[in-house]
Amino acid sequence: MAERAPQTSMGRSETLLFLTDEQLRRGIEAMFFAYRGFTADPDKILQEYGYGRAHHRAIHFINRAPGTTVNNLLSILGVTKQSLNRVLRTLVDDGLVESRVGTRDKRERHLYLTEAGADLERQLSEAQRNRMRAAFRNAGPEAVAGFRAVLEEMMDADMRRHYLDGGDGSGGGAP
Amino acid sequence: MAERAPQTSMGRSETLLFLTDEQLRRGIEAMFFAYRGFTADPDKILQEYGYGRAHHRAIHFINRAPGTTVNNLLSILGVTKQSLNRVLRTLVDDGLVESRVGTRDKRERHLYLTEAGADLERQLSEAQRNRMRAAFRNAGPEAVAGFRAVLEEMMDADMRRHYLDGGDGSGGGAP
DNA sequence: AGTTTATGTCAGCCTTGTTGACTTTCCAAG
DNA sequence: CTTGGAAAGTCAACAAGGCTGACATAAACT
Repeated sequence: MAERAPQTSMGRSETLLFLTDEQLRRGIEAMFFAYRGFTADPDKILQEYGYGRAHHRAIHFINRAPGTTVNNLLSILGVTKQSLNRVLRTLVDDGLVESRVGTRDKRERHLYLTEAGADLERQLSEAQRNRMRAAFRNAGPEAVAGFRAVLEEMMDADMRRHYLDGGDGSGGGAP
Repeated sequence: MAERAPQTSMGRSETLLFLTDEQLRRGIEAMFFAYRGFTADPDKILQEYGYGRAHHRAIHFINRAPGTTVNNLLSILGVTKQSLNRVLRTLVDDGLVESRVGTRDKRERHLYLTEAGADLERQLSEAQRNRMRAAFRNAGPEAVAGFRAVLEEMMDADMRRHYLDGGDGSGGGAP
């Protein structure tokens, strides 16, 4: 393959097979187009409720770690408290999220999905899972491992932390 | 909660190794966190120029296919012409993009980066390539293939078209 | 008692998306 | 040649969701 030496923006020390600028550009565009597909289905559902992606993100991470605090959510989402608060307020007002004052530390608010909130969460995540399941299945298990490996490398280091300690719902040792 | 068997939202016909809801959730969060990392470096550069991601996207695809028309760009970016036009106007006013009236069809405007525009493009894509190169290298060539395979499956079908016919700069067969 | 921390809130600004209405240019079919 | 419609541009208005800054309150820490 590749008559004419493939261009890389580094020296010729790179493994020539996959680090050409052209390959990297393909990766960049893959991220762009795939992320659009990734958010398309939930976006449609959210629109019916008058919500946006910001609401989805909050709902997702509250569901993942019930009882999480506002501050913790803030550090995961990487937005200002004013931004998050606006979203959170509408979710609480609409009865999708419950905000309980902490028992150990009464300054903290612990966030939980209500039944209605959990319903919406299921609807959203199911749509998103359906697309991802199809993509995973069509690409195969080895591709999935590679997908995850590359994405993990692409994260900022401090976000990798949030990503890695998922799994159990111990979102801050709620009492 | 739920120390029962691993849940999948489909039947038990799935290959249990990688299509559990938990695995899918990890994939979803990987996309979220990785996309943030993916855009973080260009965002910093853009801020210095008073531009946003919309400008980056326009610059990227004009660079990829010099001479592309506004309409073509519209279908790639998936926004309204009013939205794109606002961005394009600032780029033209600032001398980063040149808009040439079409010769064959004078209604069309063909878009090109100026020297200054190409400079900014290089700066932006270099930052983004650096991160992707590091991720690709750390993950290894097989992971890269998997990454691309999954992302391609995740795109909407009509976007896959735009993704696949990249490479040559024949953005509409300009004369 | 004084400071720090966690949260909430008000006000205002920016980018980037949206819809709707209208104009100009100009190709192409009748 | 006339006219229908496509491509592009423009103006106006609006919304989501980022941001900053300032300020309030309660609770915890020192």
